[in-house]
Amino acid sequence: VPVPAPVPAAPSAPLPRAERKERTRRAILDATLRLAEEQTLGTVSLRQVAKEVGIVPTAFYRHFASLDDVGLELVEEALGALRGMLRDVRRGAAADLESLTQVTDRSVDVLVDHVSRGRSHFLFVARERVAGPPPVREAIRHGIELFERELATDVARIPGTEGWSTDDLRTLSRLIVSSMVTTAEEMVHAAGRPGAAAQVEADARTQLRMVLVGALNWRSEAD
Amino acid sequence: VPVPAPVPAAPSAPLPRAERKERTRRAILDATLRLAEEQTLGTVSLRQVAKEVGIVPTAFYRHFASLDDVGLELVEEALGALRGMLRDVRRGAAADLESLTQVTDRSVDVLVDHVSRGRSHFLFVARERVAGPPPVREAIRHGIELFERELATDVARIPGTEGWSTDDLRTLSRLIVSSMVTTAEEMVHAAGRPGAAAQVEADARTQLRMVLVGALNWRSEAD
DNA sequence: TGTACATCAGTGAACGCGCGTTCACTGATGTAC
DNA sequence: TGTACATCAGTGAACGCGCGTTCACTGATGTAC
Repeated sequence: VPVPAPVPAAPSAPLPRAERKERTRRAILDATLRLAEEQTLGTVSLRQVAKEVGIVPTAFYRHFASLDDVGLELVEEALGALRGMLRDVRRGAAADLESLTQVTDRSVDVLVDHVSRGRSHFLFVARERVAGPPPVREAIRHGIELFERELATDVARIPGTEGWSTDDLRTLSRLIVSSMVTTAEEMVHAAGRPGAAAQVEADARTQLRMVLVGALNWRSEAD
Repeated sequence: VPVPAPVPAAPSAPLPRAERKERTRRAILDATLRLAEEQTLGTVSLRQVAKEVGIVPTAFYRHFASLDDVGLELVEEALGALRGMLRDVRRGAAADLESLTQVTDRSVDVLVDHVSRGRSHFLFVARERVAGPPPVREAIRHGIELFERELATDVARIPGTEGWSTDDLRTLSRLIVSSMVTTAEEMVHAAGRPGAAAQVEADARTQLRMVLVGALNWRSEAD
């Protein structure tokens, strides 16, 4: 009596073609991100990526036209993480009665969480923002600008900002974003050294509180 | 009657050897800085630099052991500019009676002046700070940390900060530095477009004032 | 001042290497009948 | 279900190029006597 055909112990399972292709594509994105941790995208070579993925260099072209295109997709992914961060900060922020300390603490918690979970993506954005190929750089600048804009609309809901000009709202959100971008860089830099990471986090909390104290006392000063 | 020997119309004047060497060295630094405006130091090649200077690639080694060494020297120059900036801000700052507006305005004026006059050096620092070869990156981080430290001692002289902890002083100066670094980047980016530059400048003034309003109201909040 | 020698910034040929990209190909997977 | 053909992810050889670095050299400038 013949037994039913055993599941083949294939080294790579017989997945549908589309899925296998998607896996290679994903592997290219991951390998590029990994290599860009120690170098810049500009110094990562197509051949290095192919080697890391385990394909022949020419197979790369089945998935992307150039490494710049890989970079642009990584920017999209990273900006998605940024959007998720903003969403998480907003969540529950409707309760206006919360204290300043609670608002800033929750914001920093969200930042810490996102940065630690998407470490390499944040590192990628921080670096390529100033050093990347022009199209990549431009995409990141645009994404951060959107982020500032959305943050400005959130800030406008803080009690006490009712009479603020649009310019002042934008300026405050730019100040917050520049502080957070610097903090994110330092967190990535401090990754693995718990003491340093804790200090960066504590510093971020204080900075954000200082900025918001400034904001709450702003109009009265300027009037 | 023989005329006195005419000054030779030499294409390159007969300077002493040491001086000619110094000129070539300077030309290498300048060429590297120029090339690093459009790329990263990591993607600038020794041969590109040699071509730009007008020497054969191998002559480079008469002056530097590697492009990294050129980068380290450029960092030294740029950090010197930073120190000069801090000195200029301090100059006359002893007059404690000045208003907040005057202090921040003078600080931003000094920043604008230094960034516009040392544009390529600031761009270099901004970029290589996150993207440069590790030794270059480390040198820049160290320089900025010194800058924060010195700024903290200046901040400690502002009336109203008498009771501040060392940590709070450092945090405030880090906040100011991160805002100024971002501003410097944006100024370099806005160079050539007078409208954009003016807006970055106005934004920087407001940011600094907001931060200082926060600082002046800080202890009373935190106590 | 004149001569003989030392120094050394810049030269030019040569090397081996990793690069991006082309091209014709292979062979497993997918599809039409 | 079985067969014949199409698709297409990955292959492997080959190309020309710019790279960093070596080496022996040249010839003007500098120095000792």
